[in-house]
Amino acid sequence: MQISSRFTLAVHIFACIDTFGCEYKVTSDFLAGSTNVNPVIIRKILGQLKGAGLIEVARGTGGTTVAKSLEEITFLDIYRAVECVENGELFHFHENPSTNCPVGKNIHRILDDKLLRVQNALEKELASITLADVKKDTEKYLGEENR
Amino acid sequence: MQISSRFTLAVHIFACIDTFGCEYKVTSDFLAGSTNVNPVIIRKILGQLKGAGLIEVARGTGGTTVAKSLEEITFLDIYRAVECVENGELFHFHENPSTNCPVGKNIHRILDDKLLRVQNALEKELASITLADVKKDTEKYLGEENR
DNA sequence: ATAAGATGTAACAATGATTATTACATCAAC
DNA sequence: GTTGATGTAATAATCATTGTTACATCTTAT
Repeated sequence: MQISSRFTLAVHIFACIDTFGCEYKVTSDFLAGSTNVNPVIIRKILGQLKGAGLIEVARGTGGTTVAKSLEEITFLDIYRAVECVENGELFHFHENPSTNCPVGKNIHRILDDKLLRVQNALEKELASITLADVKKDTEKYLGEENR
Repeated sequence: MQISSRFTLAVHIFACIDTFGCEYKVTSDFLAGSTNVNPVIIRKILGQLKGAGLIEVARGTGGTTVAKSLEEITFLDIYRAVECVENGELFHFHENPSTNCPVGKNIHRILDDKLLRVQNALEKELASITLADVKKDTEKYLGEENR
């Protein structure tokens, strides 16, 4: 199973806030238009990002702003905020290996550290990418269009 | 979404073949017992592993054997064999970002290389672990039980 | 040859996560 | 108080996962 599109959606949302935040009020309807995703889905993701302290959402008046500097927000922060994997565990382990079988009884002890190594590698790379990187490339590609 | 339990099941299957293959005939029913998973599911995974050239399954007579040396089979081989992610892509990108929005129009160009970096980090770590590592720990933990 | 035991696979159902959608209560500012 | 927005509940559609039954097919042993 793939990682939920909530992740790419969240990054897309940040790119919009950064690009359009000065000029326009970035509402869930605006973001729904840019992403082509239902506004309620957007609001749910905004709620998760807000809960993680990454953005601020204005009640009543509307609009969204980034809560930290872009260098401080990593892909790992976003990944965790939007709950891409259950329980924080990347691998879904088969639930009830037999306790009667020597292998089944020990399979968790055999495998868990290896699965964790893989998960850590993923998370380490996620942590190495920040929204400042996204901003840089956004400006680069949007800039190219205006020539 | 988590990575399908087909992956941990497949590794469990290999551990069983290696541990019990000399003494018993390792059938899908045997593996179903050890994993506590339906034999048809097991047979489907066996088919995928066989298709990837990692195991051999005896028709008619029954039983499964490993097709290569354990050092040659990495977690990445298994991960790919059991099709944990669609299309080989770890991240599910939202399908139709707006082409009218400058950000929406460029979001793939902005993000794709970064997502690929993360995916590569995951796959590199998967490639660094082999079934020989699993065998070593299996023997270690099963050995401890007989004391 | 045929019976036994196994694999390969189709068909179908149950479950659960994802995503879309409607509806509405609530909030802040004019 | 009207307006435009957020927060959230409720419901449905879709899809992948996993379980299950059933059966054709294959190999070996009798």
